[in-house]
Amino acid sequence: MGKQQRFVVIDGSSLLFRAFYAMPPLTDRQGKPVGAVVGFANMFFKLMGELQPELALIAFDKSRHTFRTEKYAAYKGNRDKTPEELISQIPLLQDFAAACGVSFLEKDNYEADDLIGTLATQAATAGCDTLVITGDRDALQLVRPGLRVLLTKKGITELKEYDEAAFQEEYQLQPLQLIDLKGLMGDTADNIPGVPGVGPKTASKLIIEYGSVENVLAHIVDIKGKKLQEHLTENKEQALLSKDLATIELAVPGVQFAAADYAIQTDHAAMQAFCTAHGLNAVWKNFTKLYGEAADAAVPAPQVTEQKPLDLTYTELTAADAVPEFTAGLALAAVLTGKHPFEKLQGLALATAEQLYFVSAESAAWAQVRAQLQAGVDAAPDGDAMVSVCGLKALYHAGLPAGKVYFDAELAAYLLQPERSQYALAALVQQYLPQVQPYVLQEAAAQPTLWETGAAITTAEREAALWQARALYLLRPVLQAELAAQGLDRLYRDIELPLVAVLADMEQQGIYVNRTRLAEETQAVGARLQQLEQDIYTLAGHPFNVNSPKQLAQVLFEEMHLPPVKKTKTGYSTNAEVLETLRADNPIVELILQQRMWQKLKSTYLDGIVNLISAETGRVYTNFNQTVTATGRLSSSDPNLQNIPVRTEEGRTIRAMFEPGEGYDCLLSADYSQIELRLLAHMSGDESFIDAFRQGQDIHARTAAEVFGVPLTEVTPLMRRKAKAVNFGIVYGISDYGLARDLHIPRKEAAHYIATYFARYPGVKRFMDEQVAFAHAHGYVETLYGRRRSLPTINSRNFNQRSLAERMAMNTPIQGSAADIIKLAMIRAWDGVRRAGLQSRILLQVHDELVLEVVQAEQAQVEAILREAMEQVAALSVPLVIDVHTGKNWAEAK
DNA sequence: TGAGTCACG
DNA sequence: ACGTACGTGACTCAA
Repeated sequence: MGKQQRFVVIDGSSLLFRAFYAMPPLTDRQGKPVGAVVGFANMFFKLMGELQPELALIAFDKSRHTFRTEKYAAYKGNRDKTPEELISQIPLLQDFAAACGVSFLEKDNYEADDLIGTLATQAATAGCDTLVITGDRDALQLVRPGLRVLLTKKGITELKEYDEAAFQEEYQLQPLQLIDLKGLMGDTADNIPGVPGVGPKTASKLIIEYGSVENVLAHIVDIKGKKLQEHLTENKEQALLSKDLATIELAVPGVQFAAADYAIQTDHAAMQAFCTAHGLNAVWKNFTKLYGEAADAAVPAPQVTEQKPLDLTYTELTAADAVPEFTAGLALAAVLTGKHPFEKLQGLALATAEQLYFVSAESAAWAQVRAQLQAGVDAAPDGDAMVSVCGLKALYHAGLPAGKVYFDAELAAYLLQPERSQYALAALVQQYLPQVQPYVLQEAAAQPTLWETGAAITTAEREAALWQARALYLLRPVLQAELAAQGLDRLYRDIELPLVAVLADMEQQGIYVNRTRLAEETQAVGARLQQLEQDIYTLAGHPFNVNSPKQLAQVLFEEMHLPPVKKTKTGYSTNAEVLETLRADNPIVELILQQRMWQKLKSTYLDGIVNLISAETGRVYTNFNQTVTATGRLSSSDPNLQNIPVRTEEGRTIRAMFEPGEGYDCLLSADYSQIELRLLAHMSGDESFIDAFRQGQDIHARTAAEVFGVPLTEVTPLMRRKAKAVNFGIVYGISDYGLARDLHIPRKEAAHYIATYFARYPGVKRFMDEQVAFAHAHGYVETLYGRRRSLPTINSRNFNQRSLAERMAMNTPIQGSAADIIKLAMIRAWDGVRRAGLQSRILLQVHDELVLEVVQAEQAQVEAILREAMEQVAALSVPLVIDVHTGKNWAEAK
């Protein structure tokens, strides 16, 4: 006898339906809905990968009319009409099944369930390891030796497996008794009536006791409860009919299992054609991941348009007098070396409309090229004379003169699609210039070559730069037109582009860290951690890895039997919130909280930063990423200097290690007071809110007074704390659930606060509703300065996805406008400092705060410049206010 | 590589 | 009935 074969039987109707509702309403290039098929495909590949079956089948409902509707016309009669966007995807699913080489089976008068029942039971009998995949609980009646049912839980990715034991455990019944259960309790989803007054509980009790509907009906007199007896007596027929309707047919005529009919035979060409036709790159990727690339090399790669390679014929510029006059537009691509922020230019590829050049940074021609750039940088940014680059900040680091002429493809693409994960030129070209063949590294070119100039630029680097310059030249007008079309050109010109020079400067300044203190602290914290861990082991009774949430959960919840508070996807949660609630239960909890805190400080801020301090200067040089966040904020990395501790005393010792460097006297911090709430007041136009800020009131106290209906003078600290949480919640796109969780109050109470809040600030309520409505209508929201964030899931039928998009619609205009404003203020402040010829300089931005390194004599002047730049940057209906503090270190400057 | 955790605004 | 606060980055563990 051969190896046992595995047979996977999929209820296509059920899973396509679920995928439809779980997925956003994706469409292909022709606008046809494809979301359900994409969701189905993802789930299908996952299943195939995990189960590795030899045989498979997708069964489908053919029509509403079946032998069951003959028996009972109302069967499934309460179902809504299937949406057209779902029906239209059924033929696509058939194409998909064909390409996967999986049989697609449907039959007049029968439901998918019956086809599945017939074939799956035959296959199990024939010795196949048979697995039925469906979202329909009715199928559990099929469970038997050799036949398991995998039921989709929430969504479509999670499955629960039922064999006989699992079924027995959940139902205390044999699988086939499910139909008896349905006979009594009915099924609202399928419109099976059952017996009135009998729900799941009663039905279950009766079937456990009597075994079947027939036997229940035979013993009505023995059953307790007069009402129940009546119901059963009056509905005998209906109970038997219901049982019959719930019974899956196991002998559909003309359907016969034969293993050979269901062997999986993938068709790479068909799958490629299918994915190409509907633009399903991800589906194709998953397919090839599972089944490999096409065995048959003759199958052409899927291509929307015919791609042409770029002509990379170029001229090497060596002599200064060989450099032509660049008068029209230009595209640059650099070969860079060196570590951030000290990049060095090795060579530059230049593309004009007709010509392609390459110049090595060490050739005599370079100075001439640079001189031309220098002369041109302050030219107004008018389309055709722009110098196009991709990643301007790095070029500034490498010494390119700063100015307005540049067109940075990365920045442009970020404004167009702020949620992209990366902005490499190759990826942008692929999207915006599909007719351009991607750069393919020539094998021969991969060898490094030493050029007579002495600069080691490999042929591959040179070729890549040439390709980039040429591609960039072609890309610029496309992006620029799109920027203009979306009204993003001003944001680009007035904010993002001029900010690049500011960020480059800040990155080059770095910030000084006191290494001596850092070393001492590392030592002390290390010792403290060791002691804590020893104490934890003692209380636990054995050593374990405290840093492993899994091992920690084992110790706390299994060995020490503390009550588990919350679950995560993989087990019990051990986060700080959980530990807080367990604090009083066992002294180990307190130690673990301590250990967590010190471990975080040590690994992230002590060990983490020491590695990044420059040996020469004692400073760290962060990256301020301009194209990362979806809202328009900056982010900081390697190291992240936007999340240096401040909220706890222990944490502030870390902050205190950031000091003014040599030649400077103090650090100065200027932070906006309540900028997001002020923007909310301005953008919503709410009178009370605006009034509060105009009068210089404490906004949280004012809110407390409004919400709790007391005079401002009678607001208690608790009331203020609650009001503050509500204000935060509003900015985040409030929900009663979230507020309740944050404040540890009942949801009802949270809902009440929110309702009162909106009643007192009706303008805020109107504003939030408008943002959500706008997003639903347009698919995006925008900030004060026109920055956009698209919200593709705003109309999703998936509650979670839609709700998240709605909260983003409320939050992004506020968070993003604040980001716009501080960016403008940075440009203004940087200019101000420079024009005044000061030594003091901007070092950091932390979303609503600027940190500067200041010399004593300049302090007053610096403060004046900052006040002007930050407070006068925008004329709003409420004042913008900053707080300024200085100190010998960053912790003191608060 | 993903999940869990935790630092910041 | 659904099940969450918005935006980031870094570290650790366990596959």
